[in-house]
Amino acid sequence: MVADIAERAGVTARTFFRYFTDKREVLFDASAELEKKSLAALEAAPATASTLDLVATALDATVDIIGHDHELARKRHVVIMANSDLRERELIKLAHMSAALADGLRRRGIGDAEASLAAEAGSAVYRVAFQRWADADDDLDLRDVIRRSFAQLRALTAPN
Amino acid sequence: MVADIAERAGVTARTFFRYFTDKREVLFDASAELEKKSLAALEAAPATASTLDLVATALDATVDIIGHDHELARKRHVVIMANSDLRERELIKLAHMSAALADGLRRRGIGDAEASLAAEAGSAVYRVAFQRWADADDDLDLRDVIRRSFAQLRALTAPN
DNA sequence: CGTAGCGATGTCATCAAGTGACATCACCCT
DNA sequence: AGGGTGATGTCACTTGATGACATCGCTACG
Repeated sequence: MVADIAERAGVTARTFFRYFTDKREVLFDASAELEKKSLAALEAAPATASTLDLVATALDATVDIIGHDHELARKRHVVIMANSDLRERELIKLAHMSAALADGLRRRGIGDAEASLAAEAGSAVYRVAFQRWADADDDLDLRDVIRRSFAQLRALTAPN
Repeated sequence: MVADIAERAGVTARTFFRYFTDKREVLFDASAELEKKSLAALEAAPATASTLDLVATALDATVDIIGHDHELARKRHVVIMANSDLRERELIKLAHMSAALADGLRRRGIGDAEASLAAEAGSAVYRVAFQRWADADDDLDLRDVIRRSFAQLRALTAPN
C-alpha cells in the first residue's frame, strides 16, 4: 500500500502523492535524468556521425547513470519484470525516451520517418542489451553489451 | 466510469470485471487473436526464410485483422495516444507480442540473442509503420507501409 | 413432472489509489 | 512582532477493482 511506503519515508500518503504522481513512479525517478543526459550526448555528437551512430551515442550516455551498480540494476529489473503494471510503466518511459530521441534527431536535420525509426530501433537494441546485461551472472560492461547488440542488429538486417 | 461502460453494455460493473480484467482491456480485446495469427504465419513460413523475413511475415499477418478499417484504426489510435494509461497498455501488448515472436523464432532454431533482437526490431518497425499508417490522410496499404519501414531499417543499418 | 445442479449475473461490502479543499506549522524577511 | 510562503497533515470523496454470497434460468436426469 502507498500508506506503508509513505510511512517508511516518514510522511503521509498525501505527501507521497505530492512527490510522486503515482505509486509506481518511485521506481522510475531517474528516468528524467537519463533522458536529459542522453539528449545532451546527442547534441554534443560530431556532425559527421551517421544517424545510427547518433542513437548509439545517446544510449551510451545512459550507462554512466545505471551501468555501475549491476546488483541494484538486477534487483530492480527483477521487481519490474515480476509486475505487469511496473512493466507498463517502464515501457512508457522507454517510449518517451525514444520519442525524445527522435525529436533530437529531427533537430539535427534528420528526416521525420528516419528519425522515428532510428530512435525506435535504438530503443529495441537498448531493451535487449539491458535485459542481457541484467540477466548476466558475470560482470559484463553494459556499454559493451549495447555495442554488441548494435552490431548484431546490423548483421541481422544486412542483405545476404 | 466503468459503471457507465457496463451499463451501456447492459450489465453491472461487477459483470464487466468478469469479462475484462481491467477497464482498459476493452480496447485490446483483439490482441490475443493478433498474436495467434502472427504466430501461425510464423510457423507456416518456409524453412529458407531469413530471421528478418520471418519477423516480417509474422507482422504481415496482423494486417488481415487490423489493416482494413483505416478509419477505425485511426480513431482508436487517437484515443490511445491521448491517454497515457492506454498507451502503457498498448505498449505492454506489443511487448508481449514481441516476446511471443521471439519464442516462435527460437522454436525454429534461431539463437536466443538473435531471436530477441529480431523480435524487438520487428516490433520497432511495426510501431513506426502503424503510426505512419494511422496518421496518414490518404488511404495507404498498411502492408506496404510495413514493408517500406523494413526497407528503411535495412538502409539505416547498412554500412556506409 | 419436479428438482438438483450449474453457469451467468446481480448485490453488497470493502479495499486501495488518487485527488481537491482546507488547516497547520515552521521559517524567513523586513 | 507579524505577514507571507512553502511544505506537510487532515479529511472527505471518487473511482477501480475484488471477494463473498444470493439469485435466476436452464438443462439433465430420476
